[in-house]
Amino acid sequence: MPEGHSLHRLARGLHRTFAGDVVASSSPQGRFDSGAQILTGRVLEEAEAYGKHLFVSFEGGEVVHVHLGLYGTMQKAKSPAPEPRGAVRWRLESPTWYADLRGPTACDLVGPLGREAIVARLGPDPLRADAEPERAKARILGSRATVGTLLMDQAVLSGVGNIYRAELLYRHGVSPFLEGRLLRPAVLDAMWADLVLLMNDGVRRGRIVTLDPGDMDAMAELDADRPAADDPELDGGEDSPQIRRLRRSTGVYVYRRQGRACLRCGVPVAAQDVQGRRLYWCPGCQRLPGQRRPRPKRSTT
DNA sequence: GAGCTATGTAGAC
DNA sequence: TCTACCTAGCTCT
Repeated sequence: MPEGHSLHRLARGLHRTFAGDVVASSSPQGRFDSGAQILTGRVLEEAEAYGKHLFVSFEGGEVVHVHLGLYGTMQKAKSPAPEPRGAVRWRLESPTWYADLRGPTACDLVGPLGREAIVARLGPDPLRADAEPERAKARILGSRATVGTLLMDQAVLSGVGNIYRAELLYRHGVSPFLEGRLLRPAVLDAMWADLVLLMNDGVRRGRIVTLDPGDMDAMAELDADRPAADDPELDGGEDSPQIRRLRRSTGVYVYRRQGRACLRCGVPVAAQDVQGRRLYWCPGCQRLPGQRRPRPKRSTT
């Protein structure tokens, strides 16, 4: 599930597990053979994320750049590693752990200069302590592009994907079709601060939850007709009322909720393809200046 | 079990 | 603008 929070969680896990260890590296699928072979026998020094990009550094200055794309995964487990299952692009092994990378958009040996070049293309990452939010804010407030487009532009802001975009705009009552230059600076400040909190929460949970705690009950009621999802994160714990509510809820306000009533105003959530990606928003809560409020969805009860 | 969809980007044309 | 990547969760049968 690769928005920025997934990559930061992955990087932290890899760093905790492998940093300081001599590793074996291979490409069972064959597509990363030349790069993977060079790394065998070296110490893995660091794994870090920048936006949706993962960088794994090794002694001797080698750096592997990974981008998971839409459905790439990297999973680790205790050694010994079994026979590779599926198309494993890159396998890392230490004496105690192994990790398999499958289906990435990118997995290349890039070196420190390559890493710098990739990072130079990216806007500030809300999950990094060294982020410079003013850079992103200046780009947004000076642009005629819509905020819906700007938030997804990794050169403006890195790590935000389709879910955080939809949810952030909803939480701040901003239409995705508003031009960046028309956004109030105070609203943008609040959006950045919120994004930092939401994405850090995503790293902690391993899952995106944007519902305020006070909205959990109401959303669970709205979703009473939905089947309870299996959520491994919630398994094994006590089945408290809060856990039951979370298990039933999607944890979000608008993402993939098209046609369902908005929690706050009752207007059906809308969806539209914009630049090849599905955009979700509430036409009631997220109106452009001067736009009329649409009718709420009629209750069926 | 089959089929559909998706949290994304790079590269070919 | 289209396609590759070729996973994994969800829905339908």
